Amino acid sequence: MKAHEDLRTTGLPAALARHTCFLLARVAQQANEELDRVLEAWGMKTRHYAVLATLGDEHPLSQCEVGRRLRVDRATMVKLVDGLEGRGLVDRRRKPEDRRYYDLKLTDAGREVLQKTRSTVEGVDETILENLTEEQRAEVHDAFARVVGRNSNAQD
Amino acid sequence: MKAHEDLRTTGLPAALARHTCFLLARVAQQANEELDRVLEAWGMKTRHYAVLATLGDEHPLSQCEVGRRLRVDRATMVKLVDGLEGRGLVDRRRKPEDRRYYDLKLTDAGREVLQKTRSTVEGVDETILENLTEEQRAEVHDAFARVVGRNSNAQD
DNA sequence: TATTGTTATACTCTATAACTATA
DNA sequence: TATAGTTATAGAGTATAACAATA
Repeated sequence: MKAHEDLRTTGLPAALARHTCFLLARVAQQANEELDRVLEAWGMKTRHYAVLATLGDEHPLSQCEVGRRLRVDRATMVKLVDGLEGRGLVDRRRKPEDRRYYDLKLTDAGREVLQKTRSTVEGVDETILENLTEEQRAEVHDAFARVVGRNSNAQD
Repeated sequence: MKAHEDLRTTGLPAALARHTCFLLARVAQQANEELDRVLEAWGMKTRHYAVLATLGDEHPLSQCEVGRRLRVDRATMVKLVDGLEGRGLVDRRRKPEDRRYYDLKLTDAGREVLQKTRSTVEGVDETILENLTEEQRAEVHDAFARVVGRNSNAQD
């Protein structure tokens, strides 16, 4: 019996559950674990999905650019994209006008995987929000989006 | 200029911000960083505070017991408590009836640090919730508490 | 000079397993 | 035997710095 199994069956102490930040951290942790679990069937982890989704939004993006949006540094991005390219999900070629950069794009396979996994990820979202009404969900989502946005000044 | 600084100035891609789980993860990450920052003045990190708060709730607790509540394994707990004991914040002595266990308690200093840092942590909570009304805050808090509770079956 | 991408390295956190002491 | 705590070790994940290629 692994210690790890024991750990995930325990609730948060009341003194911490009172703090929104700790409660939130625990929810996020649980969601991330569930995400890793459902993405395992696709040979991916949470952060691989994040890259695919980012590229699904904005088409040719450099490795650094994706890293900045995802708060992942350059060195880490190399191996991350290595994995996605190796599975044929991302097309990685030099930008013709400036050969220092890559033009990262989703391949057809990458776009397909993104579409198919998206609904699974939405299922994880659903487990987080299941106790809220549609209106409340929108309010929460909006409030958190503003918190994230407040710490962003790269919107120009 | 450190790469790290660049990373924290960037917003989440829209495709990810649409997913509650990714939005939540980013908010939790920002909150955790801010927490580490404010606790640095006390020579602590987020997880030290978590231990103090747990002991503040329930008085004599074994190391393993704290670890289970916090999802931290035994080996990691050793060094965590080493640090808190070294700073005189936690009293660590063997349980008389069963000397395998510790009876971990807050010292007076530990209780004082907990009280003084609690308001700082509540300040971090406030930044997360600032866009919500009192009623909405309660709803969100309750909804997330239920998500965390759902994954707990160690309540007996 | 400045930036992307790469590599190698180090550091942090955590997981695992073997040990001891107690029961 | 079973569990708490300890230690040592190994494994992720990530940060740092040096480097090459390009501008």
